Amino acid sequence: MQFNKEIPIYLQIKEVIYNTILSGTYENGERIPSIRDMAITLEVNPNTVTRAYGLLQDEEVIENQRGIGYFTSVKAKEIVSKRKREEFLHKDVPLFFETMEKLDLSIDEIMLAYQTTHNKKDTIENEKK
Amino acid sequence: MQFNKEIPIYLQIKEVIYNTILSGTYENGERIPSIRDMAITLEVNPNTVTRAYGLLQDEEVIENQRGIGYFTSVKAKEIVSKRKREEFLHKDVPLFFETMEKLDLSIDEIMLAYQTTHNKKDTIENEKK
Amino acid sequence: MQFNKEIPIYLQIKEVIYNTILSGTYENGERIPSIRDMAITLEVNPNTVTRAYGLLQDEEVIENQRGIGYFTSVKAKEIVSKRKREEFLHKDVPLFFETMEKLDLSIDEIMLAYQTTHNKKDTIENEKK
Amino acid sequence: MQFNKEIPIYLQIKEVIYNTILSGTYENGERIPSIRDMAITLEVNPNTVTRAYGLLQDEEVIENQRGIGYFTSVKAKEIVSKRKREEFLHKDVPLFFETMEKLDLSIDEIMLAYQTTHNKKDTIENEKK
DNA sequence: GTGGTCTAGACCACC
DNA sequence: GTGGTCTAGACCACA
Repeated sequence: MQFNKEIPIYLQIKEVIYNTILSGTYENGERIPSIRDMAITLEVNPNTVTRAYGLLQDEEVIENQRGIGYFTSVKAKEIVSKRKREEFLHKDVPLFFETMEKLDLSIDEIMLAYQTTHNKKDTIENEKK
Repeated sequence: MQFNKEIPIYLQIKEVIYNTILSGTYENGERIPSIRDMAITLEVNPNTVTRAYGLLQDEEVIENQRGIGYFTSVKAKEIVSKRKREEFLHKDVPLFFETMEKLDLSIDEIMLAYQTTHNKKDTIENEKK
Repeated sequence: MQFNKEIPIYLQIKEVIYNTILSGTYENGERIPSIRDMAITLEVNPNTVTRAYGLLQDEEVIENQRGIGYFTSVKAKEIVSKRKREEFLHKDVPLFFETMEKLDLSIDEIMLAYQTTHNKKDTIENEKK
Repeated sequence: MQFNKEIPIYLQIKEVIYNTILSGTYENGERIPSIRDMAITLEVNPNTVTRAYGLLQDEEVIENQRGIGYFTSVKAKEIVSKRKREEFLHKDVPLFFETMEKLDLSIDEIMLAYQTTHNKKDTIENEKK
């Protein structure tokens, strides 16, 4: 897997795991790949995975069972979802509207720009088929 | 001034200047504080201001007149505005909608959360008066 | 059974057995559960129980009778009690007073805090009845 | 400096810093040695110091100023003191009394044992003089 | 100068 | 097999 050079790899690994949990690929309480396996899959150093797993453990999204491996916690999906929503609603959303106002943009202009971009993407995807 | 520890200070200084230009505090062609003064005001190392000014100069938002000082360019406001709008519409907006979808949030929920936060702020500001 | 993630499970198993001996649940010379049974009861790997039993055997707290099973030794309770007391008096007690001094706490403050916590617990237990 | 092999070095470094703060050697808001300097002083790898500093930063005992170094926070001493006291009073103290009870020891016996050990130490120290 | 990140490789305890 | 810790050494961004 290739990573964005601007953001620390261990944070990007966290995001990857968040997404696999949110999408239901890892169910609550399920075992996740060992540090070594994950390191091989992602083509990074095991230390880097260790760091990501450590943070996720601090957030109680995953848990370690000594000598066995890491498991998603029983409330993993709920924790991730809640945390992400809060961050989005309380940080990203206000920032979004502030920027909108500062740049003197109306919702209509934004929707228009978005749909243009979005449709372009759809067109590309359709062309692939 | 208080800076966010997560983001390089020179980038935060750039943002500050962008905002003073967008808000009209610095008009086009107006002289801005010298590197030294700015450094004292912001309580940062002059090198850090130099870096920020250098980038702004590359973007043609400010100009240097040797021996006199730095001035906003004649099109400063337009350049900043255009750059910011493009970044917002092509990067932030799509990301915003993607996140919205991933977290399974509707526009209504977002507007509601935003208005709640927003009103709370207004209340606090009114109380101060 | 729930184990503390921070401490090796085999050491925690040792503690459990120490306590059952001290409390008189296992009398001196009594048979204790087989490794297999204990592993099932505690929901751990049999190897882990083997390790705990091995250490207890080294300390002469339990004995193995080939083909029959494990038994507490004739002096089990005395050995455990002596070992625990020594460890407590020579290690825990001095550490306790050192910490007390370092944190500038008086005996009175400690007794007060303890009784508050203790009484709270009693209340909860009484409420259950 | 030499470390206890049983406990991770980075945790022992944390303790060292706690103690220097509690004793007033590092005042609140004071700069502490850079990661590299501390690593040289303690004769450990810089990564190990980084880990300790990172944890202390999470606990808001120290703060980083980009490109300058680490500083104790304005409330460092209070935070450390409070945290330590709480841990001691709510965890160590109850455990202490529980063990006391379990081992059927009286306060008198403990005080006696403690004073014996303590006096022995004093004697040794006096002999050195 | 400062810290932050990452790799490589080693050793150890635990299950 | 698993994770946890540590070292050595490198590179980079920042002030």
